[in-house]
Amino acid sequence: MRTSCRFAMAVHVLSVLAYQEGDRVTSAALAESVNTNPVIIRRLLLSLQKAKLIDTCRGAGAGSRLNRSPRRINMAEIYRSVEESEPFATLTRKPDAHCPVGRSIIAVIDEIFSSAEVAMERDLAKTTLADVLQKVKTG
Amino acid sequence: MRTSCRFAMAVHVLSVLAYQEGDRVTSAALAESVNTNPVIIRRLLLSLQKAKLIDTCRGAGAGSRLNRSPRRINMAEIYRSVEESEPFATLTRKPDAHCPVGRSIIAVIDEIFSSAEVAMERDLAKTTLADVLQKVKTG
DNA sequence: TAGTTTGTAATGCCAACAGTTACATAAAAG
DNA sequence: CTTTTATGTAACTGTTGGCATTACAAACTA
Repeated sequence: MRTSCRFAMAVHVLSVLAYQEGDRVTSAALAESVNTNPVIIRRLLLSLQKAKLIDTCRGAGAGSRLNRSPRRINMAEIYRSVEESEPFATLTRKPDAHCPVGRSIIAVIDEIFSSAEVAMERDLAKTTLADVLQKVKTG
Repeated sequence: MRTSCRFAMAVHVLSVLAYQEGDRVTSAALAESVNTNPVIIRRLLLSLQKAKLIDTCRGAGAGSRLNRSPRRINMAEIYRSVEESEPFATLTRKPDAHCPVGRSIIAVIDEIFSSAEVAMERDLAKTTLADVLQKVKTG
């Protein structure tokens, strides 16, 4: 299983915004910290805007800033904002319906996957952006 | 985040083997149920062999069968046998070391990822192959 | 020896995604 | 109102990963 690196990038970006405590940061500055292209950052920021995690302005002296306290932003929420595809890939091709197993395995597998995903998100929800920021500062 | 479909395929394949209760099944037969190529199946079987989940023989009348009771095989073990890459992708490029956040964010992110992965595997461990087989038979 | 099945290499193909360039749009500053 | 700064977005490239396929040697049975 393999995520895109959007989640890791989002945590990084939001940490920088939290670090700046309300000052607006440009996509260029964020891109420098993440070491990538500003366009990659802007595409990510669009997802974070939709989730109302940040607030972005255009024009001179503009950029992005957090929309709420780092205490009230957790990893699960970030994960859901930026990760579009399901974590577990199901079978690409349809199992053989003539096989008694093939006929009903998909539903069973889906159930397993959903449960695991919920468990994972529940764990992610335990960590807030404030926790992350603190570790970044002390570590 | 996105897994390969090897995990789903492995659950499918092992379910068929459990269904056959010790009779050897060829990669061709398994491939038919999964609706894929026998070579794909054989590569998957190699991973399951390494994990000692199955026992495979070559030659006429040969094939694969389970190496232990479906009760003693759980989803976490299957997951670990066939899924080689980490579920969460970290940043492809190195963050800027001049940025106070960039300098230490990787370690913090890794910690978050490890914890989430453990939580996910703990959930997967709750379901055995016997559970899956029962659902397949009744559903 | 003939027949069956796995192990494995070589190759093709396709989708996903990071990255890049380019430019229109919007907002602030002078 | 013009200049400057910054975002939004489209278009394209390049790379990577992974499924699929063909082909054949190796192992095993009868």
